[in-house]
Amino acid sequence: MKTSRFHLSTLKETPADAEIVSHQLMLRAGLIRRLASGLYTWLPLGLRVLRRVETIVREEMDNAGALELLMPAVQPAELWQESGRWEQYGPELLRLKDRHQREYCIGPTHEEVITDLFRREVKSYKQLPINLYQIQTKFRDEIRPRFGVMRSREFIMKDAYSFHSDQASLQQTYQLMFETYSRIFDRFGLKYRPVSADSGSIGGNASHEFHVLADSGEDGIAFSAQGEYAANVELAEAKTDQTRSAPGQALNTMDTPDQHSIEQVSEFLSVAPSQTVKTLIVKGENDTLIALVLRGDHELNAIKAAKITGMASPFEMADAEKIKQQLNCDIGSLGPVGLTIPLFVDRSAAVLSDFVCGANQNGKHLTGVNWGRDLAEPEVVDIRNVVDGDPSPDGSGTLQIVRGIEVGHIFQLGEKYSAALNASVLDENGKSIIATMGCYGIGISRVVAAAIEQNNDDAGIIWPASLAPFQLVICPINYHKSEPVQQAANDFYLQCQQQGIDVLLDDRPLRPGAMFSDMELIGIPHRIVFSERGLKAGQCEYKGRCDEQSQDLDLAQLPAFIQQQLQG
RNA sequence: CGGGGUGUAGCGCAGCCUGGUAGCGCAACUGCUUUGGGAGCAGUGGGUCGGGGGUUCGAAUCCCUCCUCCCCGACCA
Repeated sequence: MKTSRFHLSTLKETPADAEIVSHQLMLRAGLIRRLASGLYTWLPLGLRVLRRVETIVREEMDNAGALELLMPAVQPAELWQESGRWEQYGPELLRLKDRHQREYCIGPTHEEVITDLFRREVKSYKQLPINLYQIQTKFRDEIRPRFGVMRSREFIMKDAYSFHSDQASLQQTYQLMFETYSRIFDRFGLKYRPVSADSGSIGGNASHEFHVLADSGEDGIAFSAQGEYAANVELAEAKTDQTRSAPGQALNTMDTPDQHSIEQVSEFLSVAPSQTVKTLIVKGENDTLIALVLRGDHELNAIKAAKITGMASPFEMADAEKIKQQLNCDIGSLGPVGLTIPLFVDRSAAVLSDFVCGANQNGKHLTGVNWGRDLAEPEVVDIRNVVDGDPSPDGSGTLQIVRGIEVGHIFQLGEKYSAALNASVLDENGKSIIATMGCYGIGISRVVAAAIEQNNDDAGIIWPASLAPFQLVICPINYHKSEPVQQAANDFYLQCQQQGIDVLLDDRPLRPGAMFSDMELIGIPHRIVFSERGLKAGQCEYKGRCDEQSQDLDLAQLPAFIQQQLQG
C-alpha cells in the first residue's frame, strides 16, 4: 500500500474529550472516528487491525473444531420473553418496534437465538458436542459509554456457544476453550492472565476471565506470585494468617472531638489504622439496618457483602439520617460495641485484639476493645477486598495485585437457557434430555484498545507484530525529487509485496520529521529509510519501533535482514 | 437518573464578566523556496458562535428553554 492511496488521517493534537491513552491514540492515529455517544466508525487503518484480531480468533476457533455461523443482530422479543430476560435485562437492552408494532431488541448477546437454533436443528445426542461461534456486532445501551471502543455501546464480539449431553463433555470443551483462548492471546502478543471469575467455593472452574494487563485497567486481578491462583479482586477470597492474641489493655473511652475518619482517629490516638475498626451500616431486608465491621485499613467488597442473608437487594449503604435516628450517633463515631442491630465482622477485624472503634456516641471512641470480653464473639464473614500481601486462598504464598482489562470470558452456563427454551435431544435410551451449555466470548474491538493501552509511548502506538496494520514502512526521503531514492524505494516495495509482506510506502511529499512522526504514531513495527546520502554509500537505514537508535544496512543485506526481523 | 461542567472553522482554544456584527494556533488549498525529526514566505477558502424563544436600536456575549458531549455518582464512617 502507498500512503498516497490510503486514507491516513492523523491528528497532531489530542482530542479534548478522550480520556485514556488508547482512546486518544486511536483518534490521533486515525483508527476510529466517533459518530455519536458510544458509536464509532472504524477507519481503513483501524479496520486492518480489527481484521487481524478477528483472523487470529477465527483461525484458532476453527482449529478447536468450533463452527462459524452468523446470527441476526436484531432479535424478536418472544425469545427473550421465553428466557425471562425481556423483563430482567433492564434499560441496557435496546428495544425497538417494527412497522407492525412487533417488538425486537438489538442483541447484546445471543444465548436465546443460538438455543432456539439448536432446539430446531439438533435432535440426537449423536450430534453432540457442538460448538458454534460468530463474530458480530452487539449493542448494549450503556448508562455511560466512555473510553472510546473500550466501553462503547456498539461493539464487535466473538461469541461461541457449546452444547453437550453431559457435564463431562462440557468440561472437556471448556478446557479446550481455555487452551484455545490462551493460544489466541499468545498470538496477539499481549501480556495477559486468565483469572478465575468464580470464588471457587462452588467447586470446579465454572468461569474464567482473560485479562490484558495494563496499569490503567478497570479490574484488579489478584494472583499468587508463587502458585497458580489468580482471581478477579471482586471475587478473590480474603484470608488472614493472623490469630487473635489475648486482651492486653483495659477498655477505655476516649474523647475524640471532631475526629471522624479512620485517618483522623488513628492519628489523633496515635494508633495504626490497621489497629482500628470501621463500622459500616447498610440496608437490610424490610427496611432494617445491618452493621458490617472491617479493619480500618481495609475496603468493603460490596459483591461479597451482598451475599449475606438478610441484605436488602440491591445492596446499598444506609442513609446517614436514618442511622442517626436509629443509632443515635453520626456515622463517624459508630462502633460494634453495644449495637443492637445484626453485626457481621470481616475475618481480619475478628482477629484483632485491643482495637479502636467508635463509641456510638458523638466525639468519643473506645480503645482496648476485645471481642468476647467487651462485646459478643463476632459473626465472622469475608467481606473485604484482598490487598497486596494477603495470603493466597489456595495456600501458595502471598497475593499480588495488578490491573487488567477484561477481554475474554469463558463460562459454563449449564442448563439455564436450554431448560428455559426446552432445548433437548434424545439420549442413547431414546429419552429426552436437556442439553447443557457453555459460552465463550472475546471482545474483538476491545482487544484493539487493550493492546494500545498496554503498548504505547510518547510517540504513539507500539503494535505487537501480529496486530500491526502494516508490518513494515518504507520512508523515502525526497521521493519526489530524487530519482535514485524513488527507484530504490519502489524496487524494495515491489520486492516486499512479492514476498507477501504487508508493506506501506510513504510516498507523500513530506519532510522526514513529519513522516517519521506519523509512522511512529500509527505504530508500524519496522521502518526502512532510503535517502540519497545513504544510497551513495550503498546503504539504507533500519529502525524498529522500539529501538533507541537506527542502524545502517548495506543494501545487499537488506532483504535477508528484513526477512529476519519480521520472523523475529 | 442526580450533581458539576461544556458547546465558537476539521482539531486545540481565545472572545462572553463590561452587548456594537468573530479571532488565534494547527490542519486544508495555491504558488515559490526548502528537504534527515512535525519547514519558511506570500496568498486563499472555511463559522446558522449547539437549537429555539426572549430582552435590546443591536446578542457569541444578558434571560428562558431544549439538546449535545465530558466528568463525578458504588470505595464515607
